[in-house]
Amino acid sequence: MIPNSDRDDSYSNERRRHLMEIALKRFAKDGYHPTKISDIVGEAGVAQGTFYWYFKSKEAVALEIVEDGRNQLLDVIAQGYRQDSGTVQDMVQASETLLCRLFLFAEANRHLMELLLGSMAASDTIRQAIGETRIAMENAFLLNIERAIELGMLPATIDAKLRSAFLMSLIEGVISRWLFATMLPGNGTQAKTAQQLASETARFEFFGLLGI
Amino acid sequence: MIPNSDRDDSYSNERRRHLMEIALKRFAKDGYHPTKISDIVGEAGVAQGTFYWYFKSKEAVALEIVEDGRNQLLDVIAQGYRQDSGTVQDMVQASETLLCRLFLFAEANRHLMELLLGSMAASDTIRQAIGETRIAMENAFLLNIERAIELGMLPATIDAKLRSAFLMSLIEGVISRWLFATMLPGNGTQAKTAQQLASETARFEFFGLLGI
Amino acid sequence: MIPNSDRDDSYSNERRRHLMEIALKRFAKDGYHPTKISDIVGEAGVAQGTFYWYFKSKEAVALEIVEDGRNQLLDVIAQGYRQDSGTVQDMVQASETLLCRLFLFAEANRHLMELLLGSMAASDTIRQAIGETRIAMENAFLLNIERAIELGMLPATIDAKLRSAFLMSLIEGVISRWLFATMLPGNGTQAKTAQQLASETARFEFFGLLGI
Amino acid sequence: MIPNSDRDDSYSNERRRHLMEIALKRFAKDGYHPTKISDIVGEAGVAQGTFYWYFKSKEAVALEIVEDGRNQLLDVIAQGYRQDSGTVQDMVQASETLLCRLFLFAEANRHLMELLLGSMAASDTIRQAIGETRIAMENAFLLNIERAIELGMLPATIDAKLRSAFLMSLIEGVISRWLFATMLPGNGTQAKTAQQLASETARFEFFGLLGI
DNA sequence: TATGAATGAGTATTCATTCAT
DNA sequence: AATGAATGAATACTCATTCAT
Repeated sequence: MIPNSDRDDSYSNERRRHLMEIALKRFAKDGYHPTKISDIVGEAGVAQGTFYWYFKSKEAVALEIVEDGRNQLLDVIAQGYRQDSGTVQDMVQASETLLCRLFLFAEANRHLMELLLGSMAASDTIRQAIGETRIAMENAFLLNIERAIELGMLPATIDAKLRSAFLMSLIEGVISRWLFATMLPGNGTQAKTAQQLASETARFEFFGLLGI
Repeated sequence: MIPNSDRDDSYSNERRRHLMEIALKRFAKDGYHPTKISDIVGEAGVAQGTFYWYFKSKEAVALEIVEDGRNQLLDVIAQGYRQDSGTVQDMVQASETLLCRLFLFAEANRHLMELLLGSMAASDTIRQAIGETRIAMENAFLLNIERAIELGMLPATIDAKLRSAFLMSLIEGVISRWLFATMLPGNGTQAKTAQQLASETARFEFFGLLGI
Repeated sequence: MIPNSDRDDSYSNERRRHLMEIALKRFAKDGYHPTKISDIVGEAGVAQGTFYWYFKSKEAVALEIVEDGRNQLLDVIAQGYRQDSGTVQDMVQASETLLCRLFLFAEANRHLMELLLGSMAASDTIRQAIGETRIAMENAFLLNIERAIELGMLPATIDAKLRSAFLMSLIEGVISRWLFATMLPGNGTQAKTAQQLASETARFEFFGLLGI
Repeated sequence: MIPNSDRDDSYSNERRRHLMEIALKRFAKDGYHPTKISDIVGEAGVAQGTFYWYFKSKEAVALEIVEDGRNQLLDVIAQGYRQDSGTVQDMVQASETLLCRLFLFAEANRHLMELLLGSMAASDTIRQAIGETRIAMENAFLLNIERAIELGMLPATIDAKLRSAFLMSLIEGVISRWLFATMLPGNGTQAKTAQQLASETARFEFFGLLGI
């Protein structure tokens, strides 16, 4: 009963992936509860029962989507900083590079980011999975900051944890405003490129409003 | 026949307010859809029908809650900045004061903030009302920044709109992390007072990571 | 507590009658079930509870309305025929007179007739009360026909009961078409006067399609 | 995958038809509003949700029932009269035949007739659908009468529209009395056969009370 | 693998009726 | 007599999930 040919398998995987994509889009756009299984299978052009061949339940897809997303995101961040001392200018440049990579990923995965940043009011399990993803990101930034302090590139007087929270707040806010226009139309991020945003955000990150 | 005013009136209003409070709490904690009218009236100790004596529908309470909240929030911000030039130190101090007022309000209105910042996936109407509230806040900050630029207190080279987006992001992120531990446990804001947070946030706002 | 002055009493009766009139109108127009007590009191400009001071229940008003109507209708018919032999012409004339009186009454009591002829799907009790009213009418006609046969004015070969059923069918149909245009618009009764209708109906009654 | 047609298809259709039949019966007996979906599915022995697999809503079944009924009824009438002149006797005979067919249909479709003639107080949409059905019937009779006048078989002096209204009234009344004993028990139609009723009704139709 | 018919628990809302004042 | 707040049973409809083919 278990298919063993490549053909069947990849066909199967395709369908699975297709359903997940649609589910992701709907969850992001309409929210978890308002999205009906019938919407998903309707858009996919398959029967209701088919959904349950690929996924255990509605919650299960949501969970899988979030966990997939987490891995992708952490991959993007994992390539980060890796700066070995250097000038302040180098540090700002490194941060800008990371932010740019992050923004590009977000741009290419709008729905995923909408899901992760919009904290859709689903079940506790899902909420938790989303929370963990954000914590993981924040931790990545925390490590970077701590390393920078060790290297003497950032003043030792600052609270690294709090600063990483500031950073994540900044990033989450910028991405939300940039990509989900419906949420906050007419804000200052809309027409920018990922590179521009990264540059400005990095500048603010290091120098604040008064910065150069 | 007409109630001698304060007595009857306040009794009726009390019930209404009570139901709204409970609804707010549940919406914030569990989300809009998962919250059942039966939960609300159950906690309030009244009959199902009573809810509908006071409110047209579930959506109607949610909307009223959000709109009430918007007014309160904007009141808090409206008392803002009012700086008439002065030194940089004065400006930072003014910002710190505003942030502190905002954080204190958030602390006293956790559920409301959770509702407003958590973008619960409710109906479009509600989503929009929440969005408008956040836009209104961001605009208030934008005006402050523009004024500061006019007064020569902030460099004219910066993009005011973008900076107000940075600011709101910062504030939203900080409040979320500070008050909704469930969302992001163990972050750098948790054990602080409103005053401490305001001070650190203002410092970051103006000087960035490298700041004094 | 029981009022004893005429003033109060008549005031009270007026309100009662007012509520009944409104209820009759709504029952006739919208049906029993779709009519809400709140509609009735709303139109009357009194509080919800007031309705229950005057009537035991929704069904009770409906019942009272129907029974009131029955008495009025039977009064109209009771003055009927009273023909003491005479020519065929006399008999037709007498029938025409009765029909005219009936149609005039119906015209002045549209809502009541709509209620009685439309067999609104209410409770069994109400349905029965309406049925009894129609039976009472049909019996009145039966008596007339039987008397006419006894007097030799109608052929003894006919089935009196069946003929009274024909008669009532005719009358009910004519009144419905004449007064409740919404039900069957554009029929042949619409622009006629009670007198014209009575004349034509009587002619058909006695002579059929082939009649003079 | 596609059902080899007749089997599966008819199974599905059977259930649908079964639910419709039950709904028709209950609507006719108890009225539209008093009939609960739970009554229908209860009698059918299926789950509540099953009803909604086959029908969009309660109103939708009612509408479909009425429209189905209209088509059947008009089919019965459509085979009507088709008299090509002939004697008066022929004309009476033709009418009798049509009436007999109509009465037989009514006898075999009591519930449908009860629904159509009892103007159940449902939604406006349904009321209208029922009204249209009755208008369509009346129009069919109108055409017959007009043709008869053209052929010189009926006096040109009579008002054809009014006469078709008389006819429909007669027919509606007779059917109601004959089949819905609960409505008007003990009337003159009860123990007759369709043929007898048709014969007597046709006689009255053409000759009136005084007729042969 | 895939279908789609069937399920039934769950939910917002309505409305006749009651009752303290 | 009159009010209007409060009740709670009742009901149409939804939707995630199951299951026989």
